[in-house]
Amino acid sequence: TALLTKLLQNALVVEKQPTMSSLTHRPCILKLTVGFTVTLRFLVNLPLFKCLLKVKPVFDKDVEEVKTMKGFRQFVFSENTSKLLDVCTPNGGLVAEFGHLSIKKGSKSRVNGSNESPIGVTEELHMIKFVTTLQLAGLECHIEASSLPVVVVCSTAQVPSAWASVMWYSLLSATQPTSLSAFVEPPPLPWEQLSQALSWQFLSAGDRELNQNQLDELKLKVVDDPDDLVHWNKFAKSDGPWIWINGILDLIQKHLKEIWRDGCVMGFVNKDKTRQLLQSKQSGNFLLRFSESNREGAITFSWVERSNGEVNVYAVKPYTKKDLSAMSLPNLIYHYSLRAQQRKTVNPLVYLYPDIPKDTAFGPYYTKQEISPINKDGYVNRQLISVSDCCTPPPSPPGETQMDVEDPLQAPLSVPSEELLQEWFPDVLDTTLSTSLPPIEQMF
Amino acid sequence: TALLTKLLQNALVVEKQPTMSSLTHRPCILKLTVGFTVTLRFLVNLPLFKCLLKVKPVFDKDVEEVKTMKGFRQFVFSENTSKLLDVCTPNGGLVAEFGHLSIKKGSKSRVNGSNESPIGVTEELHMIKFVTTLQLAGLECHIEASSLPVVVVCSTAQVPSAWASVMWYSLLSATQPTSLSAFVEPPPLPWEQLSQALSWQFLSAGDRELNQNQLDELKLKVVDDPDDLVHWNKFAKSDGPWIWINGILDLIQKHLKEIWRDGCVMGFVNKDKTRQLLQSKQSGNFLLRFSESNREGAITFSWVERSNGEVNVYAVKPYTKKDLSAMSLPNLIYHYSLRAQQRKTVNPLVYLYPDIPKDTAFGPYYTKQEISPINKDGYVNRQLISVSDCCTPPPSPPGETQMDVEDPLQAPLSVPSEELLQEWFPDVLDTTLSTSLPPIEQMF
DNA sequence: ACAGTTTCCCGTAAATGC
DNA sequence: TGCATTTACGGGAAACTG
Repeated sequence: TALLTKLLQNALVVEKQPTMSSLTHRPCILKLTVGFTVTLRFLVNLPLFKCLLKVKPVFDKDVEEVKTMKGFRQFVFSENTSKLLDVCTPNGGLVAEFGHLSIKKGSKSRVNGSNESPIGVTEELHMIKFVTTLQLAGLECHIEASSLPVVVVCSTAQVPSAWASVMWYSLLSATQPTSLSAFVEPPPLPWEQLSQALSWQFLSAGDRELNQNQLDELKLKVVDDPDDLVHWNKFAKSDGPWIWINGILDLIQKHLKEIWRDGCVMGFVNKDKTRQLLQSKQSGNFLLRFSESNREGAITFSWVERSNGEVNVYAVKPYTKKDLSAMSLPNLIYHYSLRAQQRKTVNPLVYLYPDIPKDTAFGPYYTKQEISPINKDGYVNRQLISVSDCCTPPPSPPGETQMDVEDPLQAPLSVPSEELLQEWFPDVLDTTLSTSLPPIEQMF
Repeated sequence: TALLTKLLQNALVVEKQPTMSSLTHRPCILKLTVGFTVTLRFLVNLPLFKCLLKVKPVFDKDVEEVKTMKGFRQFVFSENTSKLLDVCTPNGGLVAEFGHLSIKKGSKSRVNGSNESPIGVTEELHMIKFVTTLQLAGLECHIEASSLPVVVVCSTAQVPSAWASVMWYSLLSATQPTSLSAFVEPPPLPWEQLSQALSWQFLSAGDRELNQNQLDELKLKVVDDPDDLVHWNKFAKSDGPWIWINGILDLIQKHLKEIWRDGCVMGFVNKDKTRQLLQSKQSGNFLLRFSESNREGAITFSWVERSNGEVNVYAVKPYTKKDLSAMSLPNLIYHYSLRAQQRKTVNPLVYLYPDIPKDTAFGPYYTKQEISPINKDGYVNRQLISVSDCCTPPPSPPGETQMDVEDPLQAPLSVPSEELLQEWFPDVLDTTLSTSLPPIEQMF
């Protein structure tokens, strides 16, 4: 029966832990007072146990840090109704679903009074345990199951940082024993390992991982160490790359899901490489890249213009979440206009790099808008378009509107290697070569 | 001393009752669990009383309806700390400020169980009383002060309805005794009286009342009674005009404050009158009017175009709050473009009716944007503009894009009277005649 | 099924604490 | 004073409840 006891002790597992709104609160991040759900599965599937076990969730049970770490916050489950319990069979397994769980600040709130904590609140790792006692044949057996570590936040503004902690912890624990105090002295991670996880983030946010070129580019922003190690404080702190990456993930999830998924967004390309790539192509080639400076996530397009021997590469002021909530990027590209003299306009975006007609690449995403100039109510239809003023042709008129701005994209040119060109965007190329695309819809 | 007692009984008044966020929760509307502040003033300003009186707020004290009206909801102040008290002198008067008040559902929540109430929750009128006892020379004197009726809501979506109730009640009580059960059988209001109140709403939301033309137009939407009486149910229910008016008030407050204040928005003009007005003017005249169909508040511009003998009046699809949050209406007017063949564009908006050059009227509100085509970061600047496709010149090409849509604005023409023209917009006319306006800023 | 009503909760802004 | 953390609450949407 000692064996049985042991078996039973490992029989209860936390199946999953989606928060109620799993899109924004990614799993393992709990917001104070906001409801979440946990499902438990009892691995020993004997009908015998049905409705026999009372399971109780306990927050931070036996967690050392709660008692010893200065400033460690304390939480408890909100409702004593948290004694929801019993094991029943919906279909097949013995499971218990804890709905409407939520936590609040504990009575003491913080260990040892004030918060002279060695770590930030989003680095504090907590844990939920589910306990039950099985009485069987005069034998009393205590069974516990614990969740992966969770981070508790009080505002959605803390979610990005919290998410970094969860990710870092899980990577650490894959290769070494890692405690809930991991962030008191957080070990570094090899880029090889971190980059994998970052790529998964893009898979999760936008259904597509990062390709090798994107990873290489990202590495330049993240790795600052001869041994390719990434240090937590450099990575996740307010001026580190994570906040920037997270902004881009957000942008993808909310506004670029389709075109990211289908590989239309090169995204991580620096200005030099952008120029290299575009300069080798005919006028009108453009590509999409994320802003390198904007911390909240922004995307721009760069395009090349050739006229009488001159080659210029431009980039529009990046579009943020707010901009894109007024119009989608494909529509925006479709309608983008440069305005020259006499209010004559032209769209400089012709080919998605490399040489893919833009309507071939973006046609599937254009939003069908009202087609007729006047709609049924008698109102004149309208659409938003993004417009820039021409600066090159004609040669700048005198005056302050055409100052000696230093445009990084207009620095000295160089010829890109053919290999470099082939490396980029193989799949978009594939699309062009192998697929016959649906006809482009007439927009107006 | 009986006189003194009487005097003291009337000595306590509720000074004002701003909610903590008075912009959205207009006074007299309380949202459950959301904090608000009430200031009490003690009219008998004797230093004698300083810090001698304990004042206690009580919700719905002595309100009959709480006991008798089926479905009437019950509320209590959230914190027992609501015994905040004392009278002190900040400067001059004896006042007590109750900060951080908030209410929650009472224990019984609803009178007589279920909610078979004869009135909607936003028609339920409640009241806050402040009570204190003064012991003076062996004499015990009970003093009370009560607020104006308040409506309790649980969601901001109920605020517009609640506001209608508050307004209606206050108008009713100006001319007749009105109880908290007023909405069980709400008396009608004379248009004369209601219109006054509506005009004040516009004053409050946008610093400018309605003029006679606007009131006349509004009357057509609101009054449906030979005696010019307005009936509550027709006015305030979901398909009544109040919701529509409230949407417009919201639009003004959030997006049109300046131009409404300065009289640039004619606003309430029907399509026929719009056509009459514009047809008498030169090509390029336009005016701003609110959508008559959109319930959430929307604004459009109508303009006149003359070409070879033909006169056409058009109106763009109305702009909603969401549209205007992407760009302001003055900027939108400045940049609005009709796109003809060859991507050549023209702005059909030239004169704000009557014949005021648009930059004279709207120049002060244009947002100065980045002027140079390329800004300091090297990015090409851009702006959003609203664009429509030309439909008149040239004569419609064959095909479905130019169907026989029935445009109410293109119905048979008639000549407007000169008087009609003079009536409208006297102040804008004045402006043109009497003021030398600031120079128009160059936008790009 | 449905409408009136309430709850939920993100995301931003403001307040608070140290 | 500045930064880290928490609270407040509008607004949209889902959930409730008879």
